[in-house]
Amino acid sequence: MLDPKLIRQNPEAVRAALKARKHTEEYLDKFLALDSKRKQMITEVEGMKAQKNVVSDKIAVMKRNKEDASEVIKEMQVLAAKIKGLDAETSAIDNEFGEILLNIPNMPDETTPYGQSEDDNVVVKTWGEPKKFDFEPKPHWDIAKDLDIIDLERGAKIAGSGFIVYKGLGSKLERSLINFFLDLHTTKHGYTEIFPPFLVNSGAMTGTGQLPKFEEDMYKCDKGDELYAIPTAEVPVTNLYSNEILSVDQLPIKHCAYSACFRREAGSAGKDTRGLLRVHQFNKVELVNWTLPEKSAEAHEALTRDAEEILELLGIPYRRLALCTADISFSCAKCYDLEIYSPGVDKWLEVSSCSNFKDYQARRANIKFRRKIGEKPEFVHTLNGSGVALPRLVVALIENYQTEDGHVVIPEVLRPYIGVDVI
RNA sequence: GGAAGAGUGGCUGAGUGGACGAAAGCGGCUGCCUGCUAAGCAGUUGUACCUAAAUACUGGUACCUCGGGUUCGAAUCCCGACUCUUCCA
Repeated sequence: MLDPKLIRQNPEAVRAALKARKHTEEYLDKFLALDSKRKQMITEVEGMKAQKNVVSDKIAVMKRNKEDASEVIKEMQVLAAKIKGLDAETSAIDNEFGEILLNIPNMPDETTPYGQSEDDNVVVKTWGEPKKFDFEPKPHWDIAKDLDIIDLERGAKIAGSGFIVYKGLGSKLERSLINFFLDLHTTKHGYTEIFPPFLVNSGAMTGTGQLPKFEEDMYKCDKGDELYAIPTAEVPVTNLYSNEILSVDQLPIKHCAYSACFRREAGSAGKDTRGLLRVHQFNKVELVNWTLPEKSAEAHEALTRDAEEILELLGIPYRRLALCTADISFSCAKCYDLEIYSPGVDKWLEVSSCSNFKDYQARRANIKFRRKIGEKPEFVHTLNGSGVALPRLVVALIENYQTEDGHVVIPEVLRPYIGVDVI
């Protein structure tokens, strides 16, 4: 969430940020309307509580001295009742206040390009050339079906459309990619690996910003468990340190984690859904950083490079987009998307989103650090990025490395993992 | 799945209705002292919010796992949840 002090002191900056995001200003207005009322009520009820505490102490003294306190107690009964009523009102308002804050998105970073829609995202870098074929490249669903490595029909039969069955070397390709990613990040990039739970509670979902706004997008077990299937390992991993005060020499913390990711993709029906392009369950390796505030911009570049290196080692052409104000996600201040080119479907496909959340998630999840003993704790900055998401990478891999006779050549770096040169 | 017990500050651990934001010890911090130094002495030691102050200085509220309740008053009593331990299945 945003710092309430910032909203109070500079509501117009927040309004401008909301406009730049094409986001409703409704909650800002609600905040401004409620803020002074909330303070006034807290002041009032706390004053009454102070009085109650003073008199209660007096009663204790009188009792000790064996004096008759019944008059005072009678008075206090009235006051206590009053406090109870006011307290209920105040905490209702305080809850509403908290809800409002949870519904105000992060402020875009000043380096985030201004834009009206995803069309205004800026390509800031390209690597490699889209591959030229001397035959007509096929889409991955045809190649994969002929090689019998992906079974879309049976996935749909046992779960539903958008649930993929990998088979044989298709299945091993998934494992190989996951291991390759984790090995690279843990040995070369300095990340510590986490294997998190794939179900989390609503507190964790709120901490990273999926709740309350995006409940529709998530699978939920609501038969008394109140657990959500994670849409990304960002959720369990970022929340590992919720409600903690870290010491400064722990920072930066860098974790990577494999997880399956579950997304209902509500509202995305019919858009790029063929084959592996948009699925409900997929594998991903996620990178998460916790840094000092002054180091997060630098860490954002480094983290993005860590993801890009995967694509370079696999020899897949990509481009880096700086997402514009209208396209960055709710909790995020600055975001790069990595897109890879896939010749069979002739599209640029997003395989990674690398985001700097600054202190927005840290406020929600209450993750702090202390520079020095005795100093006031400050919020850390959190960042994450996919390093990388598998389905579209597999699309690009199959389509980029296809041969005329319908096989797929395995990139050098993967061969030790998968054990074959060609599928 | 059933039974019993437990959950207190950075840690260990006392406290079973009023002098408790919480003993004591350890640890941390700050001073002082000192040739016997991983020593001694003294002081200090959480978080959030409201208020005040325009980052330090005020006064206050809340927090003893969490949420309710009883009471003028709750770490302490009652109810519910969660977690952990042990025993049984």
